[in-house]
Amino acid sequence: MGKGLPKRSEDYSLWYNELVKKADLAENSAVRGCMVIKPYGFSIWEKMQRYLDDEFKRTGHSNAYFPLFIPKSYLSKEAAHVEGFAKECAVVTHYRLKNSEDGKSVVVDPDAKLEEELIVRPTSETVIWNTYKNWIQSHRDLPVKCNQWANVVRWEMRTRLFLRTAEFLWQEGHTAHATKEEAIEETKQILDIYADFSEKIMAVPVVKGYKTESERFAGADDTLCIEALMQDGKALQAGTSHFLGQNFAKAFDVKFANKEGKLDLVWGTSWGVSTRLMGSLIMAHSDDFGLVLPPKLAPIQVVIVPIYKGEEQLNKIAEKVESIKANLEAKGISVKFDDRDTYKPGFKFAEWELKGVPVRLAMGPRDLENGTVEVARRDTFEKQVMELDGLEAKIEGLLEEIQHGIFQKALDYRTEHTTSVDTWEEFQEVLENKGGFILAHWDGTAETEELIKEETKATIRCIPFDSKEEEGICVRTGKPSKRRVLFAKAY
RNA sequence: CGGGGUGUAGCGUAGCCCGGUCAUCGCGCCUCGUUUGGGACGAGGAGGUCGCAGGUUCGAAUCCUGCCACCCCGACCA
Repeated sequence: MGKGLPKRSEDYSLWYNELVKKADLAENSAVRGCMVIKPYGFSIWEKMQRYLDDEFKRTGHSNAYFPLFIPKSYLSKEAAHVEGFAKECAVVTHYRLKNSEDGKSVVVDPDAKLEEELIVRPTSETVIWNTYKNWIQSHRDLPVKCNQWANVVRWEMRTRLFLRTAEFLWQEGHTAHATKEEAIEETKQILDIYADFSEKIMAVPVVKGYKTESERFAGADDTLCIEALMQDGKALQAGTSHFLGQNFAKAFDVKFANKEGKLDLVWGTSWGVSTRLMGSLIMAHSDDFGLVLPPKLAPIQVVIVPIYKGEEQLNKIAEKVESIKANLEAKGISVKFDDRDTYKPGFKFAEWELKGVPVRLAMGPRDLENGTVEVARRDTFEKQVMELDGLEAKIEGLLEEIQHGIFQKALDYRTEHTTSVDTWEEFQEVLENKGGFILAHWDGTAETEELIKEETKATIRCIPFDSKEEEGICVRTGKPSKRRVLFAKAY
């Protein structure tokens, strides 16, 4: 067992890369920094999309689609925004190619230079607020609550499958409101949707909190986030929800007539999660044998492997399996009967484990005789022989148990790897040897934050919502502090 | 963009120092047969401009020069 995957404990990065490839999730594309998401990996992403999309609809949002290209002048309308994204933008300068002089290759036609360059969107606030300007005149037009599923491009120096790619898929929500309170409420509501999705569907526990000023989204007054802890002790930002204040309304002159007939600037929010969620899903649960999927996101929840000699025996098993499959499917469980004749059972077991299928049923001549089936769970490798009678209900229960079990395991890991420290020595020691989240006092200044980052590579992941007020002194400078913040090394 | 490293079949690699039966091995792939309760075995087979371009030489995967690509470590970031 475990053939073909490096040990997680020996080289986490290598393990992650190999796992992503071997579990058929994604691979590097020939295009620099970009990723090919393979059909199996994409089917997991599609399930994520479906859950989230339903939640956005439930809370009154509509899907729309805005252009891929942003005129350069739009981007520069909000000062902080352009500052934050300028360094990682792909730019379109020409609109035509032509054959080269020698006819051997194709070159950019210098005569086809664009008057104004187009930026491939790194995020869509600017095009969307430029559009909202036309949509919003009166308080009766508000709120506007749109979401789009799209790809964006951020020209990152170094990339990693799912975690950081030059192009990625995401959803970005953009809302406009009449009041500050309503916009803040929206920001929080979305963060709750993200957090619930992460914990209940992905089985990845998260810490909700505020970003510090220096970690905030470029153009936001406040950034809320969810932070997850990976099995190597590093943190991963899994989702963000921004309160934009009136910054984009100001930049794009989006005003509305309020109930008193006076013109007011609109309040905005934006929020997003990306294919990075796939990365957190993989890193939070998987082991040396491959992917471990929570049943709620597994494209295949139950795989059935026949064990047989000869066609006759296979037919007998197939007959039994057909009714098991039908009964499970009637309960909404997705089932795959792996009757490929070209691989042996042992190979199939290993392959489905690598792909993270939560439950495996194996049926052979012994079971045929006894009216039983062997049930194996992916998360704990526990095996038991079950009667076929009432199997569906037991499998259904088992899937729930697995969903809960892997969340609990991840939660226990996080609890164990969340350390409160009060001295600088302790801070460094924990960071170096144990990793994980560190709760420590901080004097609230960007300078200290930066200093700690330079010295240790740890950043403030967030100021947790549930961090209670408590007198203390900054772990680095000894200056007074009112609450602990969450530190970690991050992806 | 700085510092380091690597380019040999779909993947992983040996050979490079010391130029000449040297294109190696494993996985994978194809065919046939036997197998099938934890990644089967045997036999046979296909697959290569040795990253690209020059140079040195009777002769270059091997030596020299230039270029390109990728990986790792920094800076940047969801």
